[in-house]
Amino acid sequence: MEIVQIFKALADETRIRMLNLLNYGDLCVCDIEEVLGIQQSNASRHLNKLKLAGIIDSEKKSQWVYYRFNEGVFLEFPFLANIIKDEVGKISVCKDDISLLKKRKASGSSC
Amino acid sequence: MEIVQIFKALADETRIRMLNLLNYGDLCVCDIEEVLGIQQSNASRHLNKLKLAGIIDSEKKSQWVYYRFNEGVFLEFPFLANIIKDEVGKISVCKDDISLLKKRKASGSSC
DNA sequence: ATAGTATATGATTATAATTGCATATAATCA
DNA sequence: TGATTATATGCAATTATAATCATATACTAT
Repeated sequence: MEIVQIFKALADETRIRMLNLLNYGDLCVCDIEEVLGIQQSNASRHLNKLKLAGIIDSEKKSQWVYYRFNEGVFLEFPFLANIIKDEVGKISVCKDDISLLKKRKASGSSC
Repeated sequence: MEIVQIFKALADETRIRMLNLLNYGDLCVCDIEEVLGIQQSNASRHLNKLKLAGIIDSEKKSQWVYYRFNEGVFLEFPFLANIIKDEVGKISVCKDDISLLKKRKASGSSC
């Protein structure tokens, strides 16, 4: 059941926060790891889990790997767009994460 | 994060099949366990997990316990109604489960 | 070539979820 | 009361998931 893999991917606070950040735009691993305050290897593994579930995609550009939503999965499972674009942003940690990300982007310390 | 508890509850094939069955109507544990072909203790525990996540509710009527959706959670998280009422029914095992349940209900062997 | 940065992955440990079996509780019925 | 049925739960074994630390790979820049 493909849908179960999607729910497994969503069933983790760190990964929900990652999806929330990606609403802001494509991000590389180091931006995500810094904003969430987690270890690099952890960030990489969580992102991989989201990718295996088909929710996100990645593209390598020089030394960075940029992650973004896989728009195809939103066509197949429209409820996902609803969750990620609408629900997740209501969570208070997620709002804080976006503020942090904006600060980081503004300060030029982002990739 | 309440929403993570909901996704954890959804992140299991047996529980998805249970939610699918409940679209048919309120059900007691033994109907569910028979249709899904799982052990009684397993059925009870999975149902409890769905209940703890706030997705379903239960009511005891004489020796049976009937499970049903908690409509309140659909108001709080509308995407859940979408998943349970629309998505889950498309899965082939779930279709088969409904057929089995109908047969069982028709044959009078149900509670 | 060398050093530095970004990312991924192997190995290990820690933690959590699931299952099976036995038993407990509660209601019913003879 | 005693037997039966429906459900829940304690405990042990198993399996799955997550975290940590060290290291490997790939790219950049000097």
